[in-house]
Amino acid sequence: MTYKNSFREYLGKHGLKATRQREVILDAFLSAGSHLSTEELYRTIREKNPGIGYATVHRTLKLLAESGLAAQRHFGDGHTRYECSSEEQHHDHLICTVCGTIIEFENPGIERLQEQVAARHGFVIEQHRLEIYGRCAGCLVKKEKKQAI
Amino acid sequence: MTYKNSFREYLGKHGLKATRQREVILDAFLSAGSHLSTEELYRTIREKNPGIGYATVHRTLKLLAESGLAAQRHFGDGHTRYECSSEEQHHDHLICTVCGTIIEFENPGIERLQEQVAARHGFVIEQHRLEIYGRCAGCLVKKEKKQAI
DNA sequence: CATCTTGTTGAAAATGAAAATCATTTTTGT
DNA sequence: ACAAAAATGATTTTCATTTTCAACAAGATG
Repeated sequence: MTYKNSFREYLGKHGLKATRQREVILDAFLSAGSHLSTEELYRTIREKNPGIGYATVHRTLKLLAESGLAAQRHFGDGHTRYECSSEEQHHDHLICTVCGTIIEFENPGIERLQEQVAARHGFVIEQHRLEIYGRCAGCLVKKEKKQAI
Repeated sequence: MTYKNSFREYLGKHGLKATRQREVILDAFLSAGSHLSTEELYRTIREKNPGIGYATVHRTLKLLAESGLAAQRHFGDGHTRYECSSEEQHHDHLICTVCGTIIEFENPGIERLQEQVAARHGFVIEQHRLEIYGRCAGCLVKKEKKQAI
């Protein structure tokens, strides 16, 4: 319930209104898996709420991102994706190029080295993005089996 | 001249033809600064070659990427960018969110830690992308001046 | 060199995701 | 409940990218 309340709080502070649609979209966003696109969430919501329009899903996801509840991610497929970002700290992604699985990870060592690199160039970091693309354990096994045949 | 030849070689091997336009576009790509978008390269080329169309620039850049001479990059601005990738090894980017300056860097330490992270999750890395966004030295100075006034 | 085949070109149209528009509806404070 | 302000959802617009297609050029062949 904390999520709903913090969204309501954000809405209130910004003179925005708590509507049924926003609640439905927030619920769907929270219960669906992470890293989903507007299109995917829209389709999920449509199943139970045929009245909610694409534009509203799009706007609400942007709102969630602005409020800090969601984080936008851009992977390579041309779709903006959103993940729950609430209290968690920054994390990066391992992405399987075969099955599309996305794994989150954190690595303070990498972050520290990034700071060093930035400092060396006189940069002050605002944010960063690290994506590692490769084959996940499962897909590596499948590949071996395929070759064995 | 090596670049031109290796592009010609690629074209030949794939049953494609070496045309005047492709030569012009390759030349422009090589002599222009790195990290340019199709639009930017198109405009540069137009100055001396008004006859070359946007679609041709776009197709040729894709060809260059396929041939390995260019590498596609996606930063946050919604434009696909291309950089010369020839013999250089992998590198990452520092991007100034104020002036748009892009600085390349390499950091073996970060790469090593990435390998560790991947191994921990059973991944085999194919490629990765690290972008650090922040304010460059120049823009930090400007900001200070602004505040001083 | 002429001819033929095949790939290429450039203008224009199509595509697709994201964002904007606008008449109507809903929420909220009084 | 009422008025003011914001939200909704269907549709349109935007913008980068990609495709289409008729005319053209490159390279092979006779």
